[in-house]
Amino acid sequence: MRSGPISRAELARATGLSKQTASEVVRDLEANGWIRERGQTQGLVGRSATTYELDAGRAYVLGVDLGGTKVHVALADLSGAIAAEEVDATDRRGGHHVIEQIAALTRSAAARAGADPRRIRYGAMGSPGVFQPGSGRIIIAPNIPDLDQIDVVKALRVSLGFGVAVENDVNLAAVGERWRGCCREAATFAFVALGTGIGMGLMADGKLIRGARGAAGEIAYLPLGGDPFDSRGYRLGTLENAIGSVAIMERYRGLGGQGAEDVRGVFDRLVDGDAAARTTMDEVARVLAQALMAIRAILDPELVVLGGSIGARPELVERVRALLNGFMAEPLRVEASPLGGRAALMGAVGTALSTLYDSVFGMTDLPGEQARTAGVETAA
Amino acid sequence: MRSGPISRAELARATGLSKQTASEVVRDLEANGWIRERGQTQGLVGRSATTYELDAGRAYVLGVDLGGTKVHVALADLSGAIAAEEVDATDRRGGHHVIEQIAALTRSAAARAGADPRRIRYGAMGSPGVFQPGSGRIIIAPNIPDLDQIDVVKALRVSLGFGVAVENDVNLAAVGERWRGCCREAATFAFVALGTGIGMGLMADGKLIRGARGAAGEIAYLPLGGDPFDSRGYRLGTLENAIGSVAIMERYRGLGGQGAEDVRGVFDRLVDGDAAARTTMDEVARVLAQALMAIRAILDPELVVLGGSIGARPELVERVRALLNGFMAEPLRVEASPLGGRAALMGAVGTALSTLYDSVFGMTDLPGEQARTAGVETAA
DNA sequence: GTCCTTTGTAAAGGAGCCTGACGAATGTAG
DNA sequence: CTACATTCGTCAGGCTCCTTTACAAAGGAC
Repeated sequence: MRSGPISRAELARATGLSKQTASEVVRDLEANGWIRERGQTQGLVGRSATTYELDAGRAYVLGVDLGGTKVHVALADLSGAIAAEEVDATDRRGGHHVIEQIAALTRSAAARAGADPRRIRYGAMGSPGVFQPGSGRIIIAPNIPDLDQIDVVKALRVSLGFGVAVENDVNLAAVGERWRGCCREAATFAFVALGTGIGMGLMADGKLIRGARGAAGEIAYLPLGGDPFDSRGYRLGTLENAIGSVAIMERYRGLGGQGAEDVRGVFDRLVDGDAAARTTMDEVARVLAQALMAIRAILDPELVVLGGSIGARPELVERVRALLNGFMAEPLRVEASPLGGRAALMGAVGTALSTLYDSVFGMTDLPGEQARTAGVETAA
Repeated sequence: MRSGPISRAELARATGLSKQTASEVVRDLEANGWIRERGQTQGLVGRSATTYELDAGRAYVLGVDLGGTKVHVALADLSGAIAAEEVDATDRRGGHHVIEQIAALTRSAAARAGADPRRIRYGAMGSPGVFQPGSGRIIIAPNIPDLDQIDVVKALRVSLGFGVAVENDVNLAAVGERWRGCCREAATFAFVALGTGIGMGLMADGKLIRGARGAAGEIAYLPLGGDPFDSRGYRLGTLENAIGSVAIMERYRGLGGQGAEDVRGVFDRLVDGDAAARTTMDEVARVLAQALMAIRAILDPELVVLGGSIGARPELVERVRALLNGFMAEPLRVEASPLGGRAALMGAVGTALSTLYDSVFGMTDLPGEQARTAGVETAA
């Protein structure tokens, strides 16, 4: 969908509705304040047309990315432009304290954007762990105490005053990449996050795949990179045991590597030409490439986006690409996440905006490109 | 959707339409001959109702399962009951000869069912290989010469006089299992076919997953059971090289096994207590279990159905179940395909019927259970 | 026999869309 | 500068699909 000034007649042509109906729609939207007159067309043959534009400040949506260490909040206006962002360290007391923290950050973002908080209509929140739509709880959410004890959806609705959809953060990252990342043209793709943990968000034919119990994309459990029948290893996941951040450090130290405190450090040593770092990354890439081969064999995605603090590193992406290109007849397209750590946040905003659009315009398409430029510098 | 006699008022309640509208729908359908009066309700309080039933013989649909060695054709009436089936060895001349063969089998099935061939409204055909919707061609279709040279959809339409949807046979098998097999309650599941080749049909949230290029479910390429970076092995697929029928025989012979001509023979020897046969199947099950673990990690299906001449064997299913139950906290449900070799055929019939229902009733649900009893004994 | 329930039809109307006609406003050709 | 072609937006009317309300007909329950 394109945005920007549009006339009644143009709208009719774009939507396929009759001129008459389009005109009624415009009248209606204007009466409700969703759009307003912008100007006139000029220079073309025929009568000049009155153009309309979205009243971007008429409504806002909230996106939340709740992590074990940080809470990230973004407010976007009706046009999809980010009006304000806030970050904070996640409240360690967990549970309701985190809910209250999100509410406070939202108020602060609204103030910074100069937006009436009552104009925020919908929200979406990404969180690690598996979300149970039935109970509204997030189960297996690590690092945040008591979050699995409360109905998060209900609590957020009470604290914020509007509905908030909850979704796995990696799934939202996939949504984000499709909205404003590198998957705008792709209907079927996978977002593989490699950071502290390993996860994947899947989109097939433009829809998120959640699986029967909401555990689709839990590729930590892929039987690759180790003995899948080792029941101790299975608890964390065979793949995670092989290329999770802990495993990477073990590999590095096992190869005699020194001078790196964490995975970021290993990447730093890689630049210095450290042999252990190189071998470590070669090994990790080799296992990761196998994971992508498995994803491809099962799902046939148009591309796979690598994200997360480790996955998005070009040193790793290059290695994986080289391995896959080496012998596949039609190599799998692999990209580093352009949105990086903001993918889930963008996905949350996009999801909330999509809900808003659906309720206002009766459509689900999101506005594209143009909205992307403004307002991001407001970010905390 | 239930079928069987239904009154106007009942229809209104079932569909949520108003009594008035339901009445109009009934009037319309009766005028067009799709339904007819059946009788009256009795014994209940209130005025007795006139009931209606489908005129099952008003229209038929065709299902085709085209394999490298056999062509299977089934005719079903409007109620979904199989009216006639035909089988034949696939015409080895391939191409248009196969199309003509399908047309001949269809005529013969119609004659056997006592149905006017002009009443066949839609068809669906399953075939190995990847179907390209754009060109109507089936590419990489093994064992049938020249089939990738012709527009199969067009040719079938000309020969048969009605439209035929073409789909990968394993995908249709998944549809079949959902319609009349063991996945009627499952919205997200996988059908894994293990026979001459290896393939998988995927359903997520009740919809087939085809992938970006129609190659979803090509699990022959799963990087399991061998070195995935061996480019020779990759051509056929790493997994297929490990547990395809050829690989199974190699394993058996490599273990000193004797007296089995084919995989069926190995299963026979298993019953006799042959140690090589047992080890072979243990190994195959071990690799297959890993494949299911990968499928589970990526898709989180409600269950996995094992089909194909090898996959549906209880000796194998039991072994796989035992391996998965051994250490998984929440074991994956694994079932042997109850439809067996007829899964794809049933899926084809179901798909065609679904199209017919859509066009007649403006709905996509298929009739359930009750239709299953009648007419199958007419099968060839 | 009366009452209550249920079926099915009739009448009227609304929501959402469309078509066709037409006046108003504009650029362009002569 | 004028006549014309083009485009915008509205008006009037109508179609389709569905709903609500009212009511007559047909049955069981007491």
